[in-house]
Amino acid sequence: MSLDSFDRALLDAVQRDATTAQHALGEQVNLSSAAVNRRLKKLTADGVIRKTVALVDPASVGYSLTVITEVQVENERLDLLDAMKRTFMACPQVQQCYYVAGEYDFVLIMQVKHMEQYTELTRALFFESNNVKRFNTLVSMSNLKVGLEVPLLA
Amino acid sequence: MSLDSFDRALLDAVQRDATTAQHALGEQVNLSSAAVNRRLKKLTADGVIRKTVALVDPASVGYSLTVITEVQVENERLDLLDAMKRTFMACPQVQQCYYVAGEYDFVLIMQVKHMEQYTELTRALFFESNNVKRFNTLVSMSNLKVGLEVPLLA
DNA sequence: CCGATTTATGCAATTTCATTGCATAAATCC
DNA sequence: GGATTTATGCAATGAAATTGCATAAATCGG
Repeated sequence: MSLDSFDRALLDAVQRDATTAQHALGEQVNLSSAAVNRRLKKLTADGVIRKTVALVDPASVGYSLTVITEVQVENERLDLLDAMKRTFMACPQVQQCYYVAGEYDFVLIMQVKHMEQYTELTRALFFESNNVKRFNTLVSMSNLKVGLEVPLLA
Repeated sequence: MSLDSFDRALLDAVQRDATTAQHALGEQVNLSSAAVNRRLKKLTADGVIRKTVALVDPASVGYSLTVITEVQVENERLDLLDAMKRTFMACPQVQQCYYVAGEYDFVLIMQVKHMEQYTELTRALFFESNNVKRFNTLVSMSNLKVGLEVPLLA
């Protein structure tokens, strides 16, 4: 599963725009459309391309608030942590969830309709958990950069 | 630019998997492939679909460390803030950047190859800025959930 | 370093998919 | 409630993805 410069160039192209036709990608990287097709297929089969998705503008569908929440747990017992992970991951408003080292244990990136919905969710996710010592809420005033692109040229 | 339940169902489908053929989407939501095509085109033109991208697995391309950094600024002068925003946004390893209210001013989600690269970047992004009062680093031990999906059914 | 094997490539044919004209149905607007 | 706008399905068209095949490049073993 080693990637050459063709693969990297293709990955960089499709992670920016996956709608580009394969023959056009081929021109960019100097490959035939058949080669592009086979490489992309292999990259997908190998899991280098996790998935191809449409990015929906949250505000356009009523989700105009982004909140980042740091969560500190009470007890680090594995089964308790696992239960929390599952709860967080099952919540659709939790867009991203990181288990981190340091003072806090989890960082959540949440998409909510409005502050009221966030307040509700804190109840369900944090207060009703019996293992949250405290949490800290960072309200985003501006989502300056939002994406999942990985540096491939640098 | 109002969205009906067809639109929402389509958005939900393509934000999970944008490779699904339009006739297949049509079956899921009970529309012809032509209708699906026209709706998706309109959703894209209207900016509801921001873009369609391939999600690249960071670890597969050597980016195995995710770090979340909270940054507190020294001075909130607009021109200084703007300069910082530009610096952050221009850095490819800064995958996401949020301008937040509260104790800290920025939250960055960074993808780096290893801790050493992060250390380098802190120098360039924070120490060499003359407007960072302090920053706090949260190292991700596990990226439990990573995505940009917006709740559309809930 | 060279021949043998594996792997990747381009071309062209095929197939699948996206796209559009058109007539009809649904929804919206006086 | 009729007129206009808008969305739909069907079917034809066009474009794109996919695959067989022969060739070229790369890799491997001695």
